[in-house]
Amino acid sequence: MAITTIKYKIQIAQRFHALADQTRLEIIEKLKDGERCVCELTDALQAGQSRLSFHLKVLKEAGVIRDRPDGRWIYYSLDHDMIDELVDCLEAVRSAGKPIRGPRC
Amino acid sequence: MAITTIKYKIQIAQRFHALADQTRLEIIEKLKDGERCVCELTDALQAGQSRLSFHLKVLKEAGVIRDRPDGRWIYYSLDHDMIDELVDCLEAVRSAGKPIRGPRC
DNA sequence: GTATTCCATCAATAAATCTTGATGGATTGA
DNA sequence: TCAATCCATCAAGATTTATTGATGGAATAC
Repeated sequence: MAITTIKYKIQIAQRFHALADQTRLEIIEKLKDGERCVCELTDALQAGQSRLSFHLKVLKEAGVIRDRPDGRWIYYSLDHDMIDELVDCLEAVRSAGKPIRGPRC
Repeated sequence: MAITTIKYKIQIAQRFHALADQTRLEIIEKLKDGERCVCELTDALQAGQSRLSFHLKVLKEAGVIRDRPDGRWIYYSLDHDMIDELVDCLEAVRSAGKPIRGPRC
C-alpha cells in the first residue's frame, strides 16, 4: 500500500507540497468548478499575475493541474486522477495493517 | 465541502506541508505499524537525533502525530482522525459540484 | 552520588521557497 | 503595421525550511 511501499516518496512529497500553500489551495478551490484562465484567477484571487503564474507552475509540475492553451489564453483545470491518487495514499495510512491496496504509492 | 468553504486554509496548508517531505513520509511509514520512540526511528531511518526531533515537531504541530511520554522515552503515533480529515478535503475536491459534505474544511 | 541514555532545543549555516517588478514572446484586434 | 492583451520567465530580495553539531534537562542504572 501507500507510504509503506513508497517507491516515489519524492513525487508524493512534491504533490503534497503543491497543496501546502494557501494561495494554491485557493487556486484549487476556483478550479473545482471548472477550468479557468490566468486572468480570471488574478481577478478572483486579487493576486499579481507573476505570482499566480508561479503557483500555477508549482501545481502543474506536481501534476495537480493541467493547462490547455487556447489562442492568447491558457486555461487551467484540475487533474482529478491525481487527486484520487493522493486520497489513496492517505487512505492507505488510515487503514494501516490492512492488505496491500495498489501500486500507486 | 472542503476547500471551497475553507475557513482554515492556513491549517490545511500546514497539514499538507507536514506531509510534503520525504523524511516525514518515512516517519509516517514507520508509525503506520504502531507507536515508536525517537531512538527507534533514528535507527530505522538512519537519521540524526536532532533532525528527527525537528521533523517530529513539524508533524506534531500539524496534528498529524501525537506523543506519549513514558519515562525516559517519548512514543509517537499517528493521529488517524487527522488523516481522515485530509482525506475528506481531497475527496471534496474530487467530488466537485456535489453537495456540501461537512464543516471540516 | 555519578554515569548513561533519551530527547528537546539552540545557534549557525545552507538551501529552498515566495513575492515583486520588469521584460518579452505570442496572439488578437484595429 | 501598430497597439493592446495574456501570459511565462527572469532577477533580486525577503522569508521560510532543513541540516548539523553542541548543550542541557529529565529519567534510569549503577
